[in-house]
Amino acid sequence: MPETITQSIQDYLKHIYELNENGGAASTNDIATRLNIAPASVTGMLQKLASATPPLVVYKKHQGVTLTKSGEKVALEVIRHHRLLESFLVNTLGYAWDEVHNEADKLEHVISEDFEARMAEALGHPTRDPHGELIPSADLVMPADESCPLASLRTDETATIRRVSDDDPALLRHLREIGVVPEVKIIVKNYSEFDGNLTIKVEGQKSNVVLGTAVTSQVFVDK
Amino acid sequence: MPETITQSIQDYLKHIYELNENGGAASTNDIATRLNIAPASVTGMLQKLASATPPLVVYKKHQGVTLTKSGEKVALEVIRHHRLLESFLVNTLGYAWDEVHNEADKLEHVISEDFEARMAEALGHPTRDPHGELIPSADLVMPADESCPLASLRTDETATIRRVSDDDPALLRHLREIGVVPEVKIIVKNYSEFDGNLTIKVEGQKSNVVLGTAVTSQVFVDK
DNA sequence: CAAAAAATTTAGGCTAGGCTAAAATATTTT
DNA sequence: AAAATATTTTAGCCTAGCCTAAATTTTTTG
Repeated sequence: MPETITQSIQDYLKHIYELNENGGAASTNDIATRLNIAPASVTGMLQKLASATPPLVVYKKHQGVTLTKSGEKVALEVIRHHRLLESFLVNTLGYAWDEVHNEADKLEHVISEDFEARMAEALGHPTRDPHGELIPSADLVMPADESCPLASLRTDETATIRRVSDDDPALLRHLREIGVVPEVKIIVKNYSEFDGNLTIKVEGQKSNVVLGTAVTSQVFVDK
Repeated sequence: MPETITQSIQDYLKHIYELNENGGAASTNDIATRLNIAPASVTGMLQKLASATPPLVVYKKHQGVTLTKSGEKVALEVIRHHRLLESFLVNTLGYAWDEVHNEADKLEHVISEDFEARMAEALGHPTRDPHGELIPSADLVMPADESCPLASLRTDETATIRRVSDDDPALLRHLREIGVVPEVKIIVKNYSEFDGNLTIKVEGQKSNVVLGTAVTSQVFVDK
């Protein structure tokens, strides 16, 4: 490991992990956008992370980065902290699901392993956080995720909501209101090929709702 | 306020507050010892805190520092966080009273005001933490403390344990074992004027215990 | 496929908050 | 009250992690 894994390094690795999950290598620009810092600053850090011992990322100029095994361990630890914290805040302190993200983003870097273990125990070792996102296991393995974007469904398909992106509180409040929360069943009533809008019927809700791709790309379902 | 109140500044102010509680002005050396940094580094920070707008400390060369009203507010906020967190960790996650200090030292700087309020609510707005230390109120007033060091008692005096210093886990475990915990009554059986040892009978304990000043100076009682 | 646009990297700088060594000031002891 | 000791400050330095501006790819597009 590099001498010390700073809070800043933890944040880089966490976001690189999440970017790697989607496309392949994480680009300098995408990392900069997520961390809200200048791309030039990111380049500097990537070089540092790549030449740490052991290296935390694999970096080739102009081609983005991927995590090494060591880097991934750090990322998964932070993500486990984040998601356990979100669950803990909802369960224990009555936070709403749109209020936990920022708090967890700060706490994830400072809690001890003991704190992590006590939360997991108190929560009954959950495998998903309040948004349905998978929680890496204590030995830092990320469970397989079968879900696909709601946006990929078409007319007459049915599915079960599995998870929603946790970083937009306003979107979370809206989804809560229309009943789009994990484990709820839906059926697609209509797909519009012009704007990608989906009209869906949500289990337990009286009326259908029409959702644009800005929403349906953030909601993940199992068919 | 200075542009930003960093974690480091919060720590300085917290420790200066505690040093001010004992003697008058906090000395450069004492601050350095508590923060585990070089005295020269402390001087630099004190100058910075003194020339902030508004100033957070009153600083005169070679004469130590005291907090300004602004500095005190920051210190009390941090101390409130710390002590609420200690209570929360004990109550909610089953920590022992000797295990909470380090965790609280890290968390105190990152929790939100919302988190603070939710903890206070969940705990029923406590006025003391698990070590009996007073918790500043939500509007940042420190309750008056009437207690005096156990070390100041003499033969035949009786008293009630009010609080114990929270920063030495080994001492805390020992005190727990011999029943020296807040709200317990004691009676001094003997005072040795040579070494300052006190022989005390602790309510609910079969045998007397002899405590040196290293212990009795860390335990505070109401007569 | 060349030119324009976008992405990335290099170069040089800045701030926060540490450090050590040496100088200055206080305090204590004789 | 002078010498010795302890404390505090100054001076100069260092690292982490950010910044902007300019140079260099890489990618897209006419």
